[in-house]
Amino acid sequence: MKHLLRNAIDAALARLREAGTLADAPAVDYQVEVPKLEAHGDFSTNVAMLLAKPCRRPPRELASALAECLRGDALFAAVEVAGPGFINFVVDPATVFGVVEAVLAEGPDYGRSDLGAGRRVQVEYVSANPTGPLHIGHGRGAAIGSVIARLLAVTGHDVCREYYVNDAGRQMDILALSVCLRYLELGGVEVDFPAQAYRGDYVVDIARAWQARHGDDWAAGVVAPPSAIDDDAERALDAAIAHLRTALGEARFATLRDFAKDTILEEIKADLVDFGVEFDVWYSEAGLMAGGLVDDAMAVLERNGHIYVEAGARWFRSAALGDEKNRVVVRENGLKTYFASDIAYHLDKFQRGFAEIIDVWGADHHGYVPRVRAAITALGEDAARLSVVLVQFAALVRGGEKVAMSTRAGEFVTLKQLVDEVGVDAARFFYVMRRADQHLEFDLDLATAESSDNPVYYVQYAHARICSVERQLAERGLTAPGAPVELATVLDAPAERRLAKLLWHYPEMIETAASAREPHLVTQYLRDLATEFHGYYNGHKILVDDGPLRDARVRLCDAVRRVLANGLEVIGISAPTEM
RNA sequence: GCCCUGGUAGCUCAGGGGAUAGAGCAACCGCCUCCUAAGCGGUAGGUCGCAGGUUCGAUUCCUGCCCAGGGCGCCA
Repeated sequence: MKHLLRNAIDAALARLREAGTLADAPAVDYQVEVPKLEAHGDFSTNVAMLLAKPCRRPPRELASALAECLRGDALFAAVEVAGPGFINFVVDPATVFGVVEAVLAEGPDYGRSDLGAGRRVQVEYVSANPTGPLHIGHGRGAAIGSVIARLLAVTGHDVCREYYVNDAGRQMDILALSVCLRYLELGGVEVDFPAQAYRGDYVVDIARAWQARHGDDWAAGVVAPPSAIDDDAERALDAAIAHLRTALGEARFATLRDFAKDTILEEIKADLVDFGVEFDVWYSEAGLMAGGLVDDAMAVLERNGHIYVEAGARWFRSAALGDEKNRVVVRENGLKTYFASDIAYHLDKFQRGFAEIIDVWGADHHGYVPRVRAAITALGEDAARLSVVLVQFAALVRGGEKVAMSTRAGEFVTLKQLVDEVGVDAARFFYVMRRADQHLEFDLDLATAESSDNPVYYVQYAHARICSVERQLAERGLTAPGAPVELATVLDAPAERRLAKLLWHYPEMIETAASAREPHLVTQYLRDLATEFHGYYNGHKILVDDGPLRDARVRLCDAVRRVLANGLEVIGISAPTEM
């Protein structure tokens, strides 16, 4: 609709330029928007006010000239000049209600577009470390990443959904240590479990599974690490790991570690599937390193002159490319940092040929963005093709108080627990309801109780209500609409007009949400549409005796139902036919 | 200390150079003889953190300050 208006306005401007009325009018970036007040028409534009200065003429005078020119267009029922120089448009009813037929004809495709033109886009999200189950914080990234991917798919992008598995590094050793100690405990060995190791019950479960598979004698003769090896907790952890490595031998240690990692990863995958979140690629950091890609990436940086040695470590000169300071990529002890892996990972993303790369990260990683961009630039790639969506934490509230979370301490509410209690629909809607970069207060009491406060029911109920009306229509044998009704001739209620206008707005909303990566726009739109429908439903009987009016209203409602269903589909929520 | 985000109704949050700043919840008053009351209508609630600046116009952009959260590792 806005495109139609823009075309009309541009044409009017061109005519006035030719006619000499606006000979000196420059091109301006004017707005076409929906006014807050219904009295101001269906749409308005500020073009005249923007032209006033360069043309050195009063905005209202320019607006009048433009309005006069636009009145000839059949698109409009009225064109008025108002306020300081707004031009307000009332769109012709036949055009407004024409959207209903378009929605019904396109069905599930209404709102889809070829905006992406088949461009390959990668969305990487969740990417939680495989050291424990997904918790409620990961859930938000999962929901937001998933909806961004869906939005991109619906707008014609070729989307690749990817999970980066951090299955290398010290954290995996800590996991192995944790499981091993629990295993020894199960065998009756006295163990001093380090405070910094993973304390969650799931670690004991993994130890039990290992015991079931390998019996009690798998670690026969292995003594638990002595307690208080080191005053420093982190160093003590490393000492304990070293102790077990030696006692078990590297091969046995690695087997246990991989078992723990695989067990957790399988659980993560299952939880995500249950949450309606799927991935095309599970990308292993260990595989990345084993494949030599990290060495390759470092070599490229070296060749491009971005690496120097200081205090025995190798540094990437990121400060020269917009970062706060230079960063270590290879430590003094010869081990590569996590950042080195990530540089290689991003190089690989670019080499796989994605036109756009979207990283969905926790907001605590915001300081990480400049160094990754610096690395991409240093590798000779275009950092503008990377966009990072930062997802703020979901602060948990239970009983009016914030709940502290720590993976290592095992104090968290898992995503699985949440989904089991409130269901996929409510959880997804809740997560996506607010801007990603805004804090989200997740009230567990509210979310775990299926209360009517939960907005997802509100939207789903609108869909179910229309389905119910359509069922009754069939039961009464009224399904056959005679000749097609010209909707504009029978629909004249303001609410009907508002509904049709909202339907017009849907495709634009989807495109905006997709290109701005703002899933919350979809939930917001759906609430608006549901509100408008519920109001309409209460004020107007749909299955009236008047045949043509009934047919028209049913068609309008069916179009609303279609758009609700399409929108719910985008955020991965069911559209129930009855509730 | 430096760097990000944010500060909008009692609470949770949208919006964001334009005309009278919105929603949900909470409060109060109404609406089922009627297609699902998981619904609807109404009332009340605001110096858009503070102070300057830019502009025809600032809640929106800029600067400073105050407050809150986060980030500043040869961790991942």
